[in-house]
Amino acid sequence: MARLAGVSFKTVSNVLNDHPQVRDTTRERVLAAVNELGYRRNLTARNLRMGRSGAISLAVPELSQSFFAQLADDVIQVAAKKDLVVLVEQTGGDRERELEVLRSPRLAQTDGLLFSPLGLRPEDARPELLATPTVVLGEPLFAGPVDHVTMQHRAAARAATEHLLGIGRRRIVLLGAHDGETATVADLRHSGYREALHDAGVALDPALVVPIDVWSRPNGARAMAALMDTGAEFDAVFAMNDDLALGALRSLQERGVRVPQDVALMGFDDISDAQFSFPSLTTVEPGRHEIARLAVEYLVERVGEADAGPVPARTTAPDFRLVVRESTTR
Amino acid sequence: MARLAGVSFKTVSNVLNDHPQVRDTTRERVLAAVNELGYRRNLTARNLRMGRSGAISLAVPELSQSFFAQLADDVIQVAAKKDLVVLVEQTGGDRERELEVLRSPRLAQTDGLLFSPLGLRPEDARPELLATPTVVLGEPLFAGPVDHVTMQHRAAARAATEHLLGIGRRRIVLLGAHDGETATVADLRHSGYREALHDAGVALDPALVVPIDVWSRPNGARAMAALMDTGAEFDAVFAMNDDLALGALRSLQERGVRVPQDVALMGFDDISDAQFSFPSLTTVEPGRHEIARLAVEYLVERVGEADAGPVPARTTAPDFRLVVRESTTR
DNA sequence: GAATCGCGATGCAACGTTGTAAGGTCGTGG
DNA sequence: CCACGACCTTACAACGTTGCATCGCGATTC
Repeated sequence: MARLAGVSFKTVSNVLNDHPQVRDTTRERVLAAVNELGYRRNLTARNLRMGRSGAISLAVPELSQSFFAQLADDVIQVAAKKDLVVLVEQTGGDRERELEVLRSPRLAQTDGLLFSPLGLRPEDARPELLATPTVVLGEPLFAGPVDHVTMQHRAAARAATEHLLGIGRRRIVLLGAHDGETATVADLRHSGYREALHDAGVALDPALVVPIDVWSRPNGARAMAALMDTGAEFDAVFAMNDDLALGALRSLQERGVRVPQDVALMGFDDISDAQFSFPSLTTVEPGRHEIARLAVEYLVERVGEADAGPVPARTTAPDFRLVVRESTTR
Repeated sequence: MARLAGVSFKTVSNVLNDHPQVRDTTRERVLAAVNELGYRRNLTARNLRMGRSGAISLAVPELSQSFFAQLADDVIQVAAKKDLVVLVEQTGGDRERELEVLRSPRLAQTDGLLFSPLGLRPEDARPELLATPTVVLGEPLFAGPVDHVTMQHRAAARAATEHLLGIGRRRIVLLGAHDGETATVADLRHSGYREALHDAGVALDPALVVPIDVWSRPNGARAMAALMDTGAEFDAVFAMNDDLALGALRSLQERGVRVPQDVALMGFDDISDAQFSFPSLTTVEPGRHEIARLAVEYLVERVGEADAGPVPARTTAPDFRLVVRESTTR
């Protein structure tokens, strides 16, 4: 401790916290001593005293999926602007591990949680699990006193399907359905697809609705190949996310199917790779930046709740945007 | 505090830390009370007392770059196995922000730093910046008492170039050179390229060495397009990383250049996208898993240094592996 | 010249935990 | 019946910081 400045350690604390009650000469003397000794105050002790850590947790399925990597990128940047630091956990989209994250005492180390669950079911939303301020991303899960920053899943999927219908396609494959789910991302996007077909008076062919559990590139490629093996006829593919779409693109090209001439292709998420595939991928930009911004903002408010009084639970879904590229034109 | 179990809070602490000196009946009573009240011990106070936080920092340029996202994925998984949690910072590859990360008092909040610098120069490796245990990833920077887990940049680039020479290509573009650097990633990979050409008796054409500052997909696409505009003749491209390669692939395809028939293409890093481009991308797998594993291991040892005595500075570069795919065969 | 004022610095207590050492209780053996 | 030891449990101090209350001292005022 720098009492070579000839002051008490409390005065050092005062200087470092910019308390006004410090004479300028003293301040300088202290700062000099601090520099000399390379003194750094102990943040852990500070956190203990203050009851805040200045860190938030972000729990995502996995960073290897571009969408979550880019979401994490956004979140970290927004948080940095608010002088928050981000602790990243990976759940693998597995229900057990998602519950474990919620239960984990490590959560207590941070001020709040940005949570992007995949496997969790509504009945898991037990309030005692939410001891920490939490904002849920993407999934419209939980009913309790939790903020949600989600996407316009249904409306966007509907717009996507309408776009394919609008360029004259009628036999549109849906890639990535999840059977037997309600009000999940997969279910909502599926509804949007169904609605668009219905409104256009196009019959829904169940053979074109392809269930895929995990929305990864290899799974997209496999499912697309398998569908072609069945001899199914189709002139467009709407994939539940870009990874599926890019996997499917690969399988289509392997078999000499021309995109978009023979089959138009459309994804969801607007990951950066979508710009550089050949053909580039038409997709839905779900408002990722805005989601990250709002999520951090909500969480900060909720963390401050103890001081500022209760905050009502909010649910927001930013505007999406259809990004039309080569895979549905040209 | 759960003294409805009728014991002192210290006994609760003993129970939670699995101290043997607790009667079974007491243990049960305490655990029951803990469950009842949903008591969670305060990790911040624990950290303060123990002098460890159980968290490490990972500083990378940006998660939007697939390689770093996948590295972060690996690091988080390895760390989780050791009950460590990972705080992710982004520097943008910017020297100023990299220095800031090193100086940041937030670092003190974690036990150590895994650092993947891009902009830092050797002269920045001032020891006073390394107050925290640090392991450097990728870049062979720093001379001081710091562990390095890097890549066999030169040998791998050489092997890559030899592979292209081996399939009969002679006019090989190098995408991503950095002028005027020494002993950086770019410089080392460049050397490997030069050596392979030299050993094969192939003259190096400076017109085929394309400098690109930031190794991103758009930059790869742009540079490739620009090179073709000059009318340069070439039959292969070795890109310094997969992002550049995939950007270049897009530009090649836009102009109807056939890969690999007209131009063979090769990247570096083996990001997962490389498997699903069409044609799939031949690349170098630099031992990413092993890098993550070793880095965390080294850091843990160095964090424990205070207890276990000094650890010498180590530098390791795991084995790489050439992954031959369609972009250089078929 | 004495009382008051106010700025600047300091001391104390507390945040919630853990290691150490001391304390308490029970059973056993002399 | 007492003493001793084994086994549990508890009290105390400390980790390094910050908020609150206090204190000292020079300046201002009557």
